[in-house]
Amino acid sequence: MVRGKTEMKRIENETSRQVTFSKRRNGLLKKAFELSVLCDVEVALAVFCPRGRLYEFSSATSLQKSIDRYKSYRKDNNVNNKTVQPDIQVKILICQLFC
Amino acid sequence: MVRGKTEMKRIENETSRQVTFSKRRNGLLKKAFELSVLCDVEVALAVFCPRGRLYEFSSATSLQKSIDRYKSYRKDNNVNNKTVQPDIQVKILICQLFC
DNA sequence: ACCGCTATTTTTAGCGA
DNA sequence: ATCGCTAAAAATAGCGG
Repeated sequence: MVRGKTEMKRIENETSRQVTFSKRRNGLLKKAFELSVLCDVEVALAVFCPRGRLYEFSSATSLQKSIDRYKSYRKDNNVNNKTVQPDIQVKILICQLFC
Repeated sequence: MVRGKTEMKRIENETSRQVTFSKRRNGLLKKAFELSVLCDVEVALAVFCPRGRLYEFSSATSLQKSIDRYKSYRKDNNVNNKTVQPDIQVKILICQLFC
């Protein structure tokens, strides 16, 4: 029952890694859902893995909406040219991690 | 000191909502990071809100990479036509929530 | 707005089935 | 693979600064 801290590195045992993925995936989804409800924000979450099956919890249309929104936001505010306005109409939080 | 359970509904007080957003945003990022490390997966996370400033924790290039990967995955597997193969090369978990 | 504190709630690793 | 259980770890709401 959780003996000691969990080391923050890749779980080598494949079964354990799979079980942990399943549990933490659900935990992350719950947290994302709670954040969206409590704080009145829109959340998009994607997890990619080189091996495995497809898990999808939303329509492609919805994700596409977020992608379009993100792109049009970036375009409107010239993010690439570092000319973002201090107060804009969309709040975006993006975290991109590769394995 | 956390008296009682937190009701799962929009926090009406704007200051409290802002503080909670800041705290839970960090928590969610940490969870996403941990999932990616422990389970050897790639994670993309976006939070949108109608009002507020831009938060960005990754380069546009990286997010763009994920978007491209997602799109090419969907294209390759004809997701829109419901002809997904049972074992594919990319695992995707998507949660899309609107406020 | 942001920090530190801490009581309490929530998550979760490891196990058995 | 997936469930239930439980002790331990982690997150966090509400406060003071």
